[in-house]
Formats: sequence, structure tokens, C-alpha cells
Amino acid sequence: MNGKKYKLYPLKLNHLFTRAYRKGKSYGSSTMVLYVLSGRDRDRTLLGITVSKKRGKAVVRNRVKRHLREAYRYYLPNLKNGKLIVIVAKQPAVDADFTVIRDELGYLLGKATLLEDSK
RNA sequence: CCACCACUCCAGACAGUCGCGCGGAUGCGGGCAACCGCAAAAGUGAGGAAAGUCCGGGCUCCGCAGAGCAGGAUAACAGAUAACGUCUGCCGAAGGUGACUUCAGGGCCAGUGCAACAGAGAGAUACCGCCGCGUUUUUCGCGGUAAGGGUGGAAAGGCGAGGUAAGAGCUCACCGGCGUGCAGGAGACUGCACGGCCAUGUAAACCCUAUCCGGAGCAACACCCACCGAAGCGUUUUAAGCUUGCUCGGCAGCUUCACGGGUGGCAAAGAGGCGUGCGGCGACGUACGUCCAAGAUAGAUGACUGUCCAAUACAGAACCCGGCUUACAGAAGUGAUGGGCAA
RNA sequence: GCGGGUGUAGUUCAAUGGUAGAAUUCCAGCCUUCCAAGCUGGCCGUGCGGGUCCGAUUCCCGUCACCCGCU
Repeated sequence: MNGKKYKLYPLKLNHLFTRAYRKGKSYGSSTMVLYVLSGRDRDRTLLGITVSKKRGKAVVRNRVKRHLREAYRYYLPNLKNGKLIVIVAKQPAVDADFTVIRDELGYLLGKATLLEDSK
């Protein structure tokens, strides 16, 4: 961590979500789908998380969102800047263990070449 | 000890590292302005159901809710409450050996409707049968009858006696229902006496009776900065629009399309919790003392490690309260009931 | 968050409180050299749990699922 703070910037605007779905490259695994697009801001990478109401009730959706956010935070120090990332949770993510979600997210981020020199 | 009943309470704890929302001492920067951005110390951060949105309020606006009709809700009685469809007590009914539990529990003796099929007949009857008379070999015809058979969820109030050709509330006793009177009770109701009458079921069928209800909802609404668009109707009687579904009455604006941002509302404090005293069978009221810090706006609680533990179920605040209903792993406690054993 | 609506056969729809029906699908048979079409027959049920009623798709309560409108 070497003392430096890495802040998580949320992606909130609807049109950015729509653009990520339409124009972004997608990478899938069993628990989630990753949409990646180059953003306008060079210094920040924005993260949006989507958990559909079909996945469960409020408690379930919140838990999935927290797991995804925490997993994202785990890779944050090695992440490239200037991207838009949208993570869509799939049904198996509801019952998945956190370590599984973390490993799959790492696999997808590597596949999308978003990680700088992996330590 | 076993079984069962009622009620109360908890909803994993502690430590460490990283992370999130609110908060902003303080510092830096931006904007014409409202204000915004960045860093950040202290402090602080979901529930008993936060849920379903089924009721009742607060609050806000429309508006002046003014009249009538329609419509909706509730339903023994008395109380509690801001209010309620909630709660308490009590009456009645049903269940349980019992502690106790459950009940949409007003009115078909106001009126109307419906009761399929079966059955002779569903508030109106005679199929079989019984009895009498005529005929007479049986049979058949006429009359009487509702005790018996059969059908049905329900069949002329039930049962016994008298009575009769056979029978029948035809008469009588008891019971049930209704009415009147008297007594008790705050009342529902209970008890007793007398009396006409027998009156099927269904009001979660229409309906009647009593009581209550203006409409919309924080995406309400107010303010600030920017923008000040288009079309249609109306301001003239009508028509159209809004006001409640309709009529009268009222309003001067209304409808459709297009369309930025921020602040307040909104959060530490109220019909608040706990304790004690007093009043009340109780719901609850009252006096005193004491306690209280979520406030997001794509929406904050997670990850890892260790210890303890019987174990973590149902589940995430979105203007705020009082209830109801539904979901739920378990843990703890209090009181009562029935049975067994021992003293 | 608020307001409103709908659940009937695999599908699209009916049904005054009185045996849940039609079309289509599917299956079997007939017809045909075979297939299609046609003809005949059959299978398939009221979202779920209670209540009222003699009897509930229908009436009442609860619950679940789905859909629509309002930023």
C-alpha cells in the first residue's frame, strides 16, 4: 500500500452506463460480466455496479454489491486509469464466496489488460 | 421430572488491520451567483419486523369540503387513545381435564331475491302410506291427514301426554324463539312471571339500522440560480378544464408535448424510551427523576485474522409516528395448568 | 417510495354461487404409396392458504407472482 490512498470513484450517470453497454468491450465469467470503455477523464477510473432486482431482495443485492466493491478495491492499486468499468452481477454471484468473486474479478481484469505490471 | 398455556426479553460478543456514509474543528482551490470541489481531527452509523402497504393519524398543498345523491368503511356492550378496522375489560357462542384459546358476533317477526340436482312438495305441497265413505273379487273414485317411508344441507319447532276414524299446537307440561312486565347490572345480558304466535336457510345476496369518511400525497410542497419554449381550449351565454363519481354551487385559468441544477422539507427531542410513586381489574392516565446524536439520494456496515460461543434465522431506514398482517435460527427469564414420583 | 391492475388447459380466451367450456397444441386411430389437409376419439385446470355457504373460478381475508403509471 506504501501509504498512498486509492479512492474508489463511482459511476452514477445513466448515459454512461448505457454507453458502456453499447460500445464497451465485454468479458464474462460465471458470476459476473465486465464492460470496459475508455473514459473522458484520464486520471480516474469510474466503477459502476449493476445488480438486477431479479437477483434477490434488498439485503441480497446489497451484499453482492459490497462483495464486488470490496473485490474491486483489492485490485485498485494495480489498476490502469482513465477507464469506465461496469460490473453486472449474474445469478451465481448471489451464493458465491467472496474469495471466488475476488479471483474471478482478477481473472477478468487481467483478460481485459487493465492491470499494470502484476506483482 | 414430563407435557402444555400465557407473557417478557435478546437478535452474536470482544480485539486488531484495511475500507464506506454522515459529520465537519482546520487548511487549500474554484464560481457572476446560489454555492461547489479536494484533504481532514473528534464524534457517529439499520430492524423486531426497517418488509407487505392493510388501517389510523401528524405534516403539506389543492381548496373553502357549502348542499344533495351515489360510494366506501365499521358492526354485541362499556371503556382506552391524537385516531383506528388497534388495545383492554366484560357478555354471548365454540373448543380444551385444565391453565387458557378462538369468533366479520347487528337485523331474514321491514321488503325483495336465491335455494342447482334430487324430491310429491323448498312457506308452498299429498308420491307411497294411514283413516273414513262409495263401489267392490282385486281394483278404482271421492274426502280427511302430516304420525311413518323416501329425497335433500334444510321438510311445517323438539319431545312426552291427552285427544282422534286416522291425525294434527287441536289442547296441556317442559324446552327453543318472539313480545310485555318485574328484579339485578353502567351496559351487552341474566333470572322470574304472563301472553299471542310457530316464524326454513342465506344479509362475506340486494338491502335496512347505527356510527364515521373533502381530495391528493414528501415524486406533497417552499425557496434560490439559470431558462423564459411550442401547440390546443377557455376567460363572451354555451362547450371544454379544475374542484369528488354525479347534480347544483364555486374557480380563472387548464390540458398535451418539450425540459437544467441546487437548498430546504429532513433528523438530537417526541402523541419518545426506562425507573419509581399515585389512580384504575386492565388498556391507560398522571407526577418526579433519568436517558437519547442514522439521515443516504444509483442510495452508506464489507474483507481478513484471533478468542469466546449452543447458534446466526428472517431480513436493509428513505418525511415521521400508532397499530395490524406476514417471514424467522435459536437463546434466556417470569407466572400459571395437568400428570407422575418423593417427602 | 407512492398509486393502480391482473392471475382459469402447453398457448389465446369464455363461464348468474349449482357437473369449468371453445379454438389451438399434444397423443392415438381412420384416410393416403408417404406427408400435409380432413374426419373421429382422448389427455391436459381455476397462483397458494384460510373463511362464509348445503355447495366457491365466482363472495370475504391473508399471501405469492407478474404487469402498468408517477422522477
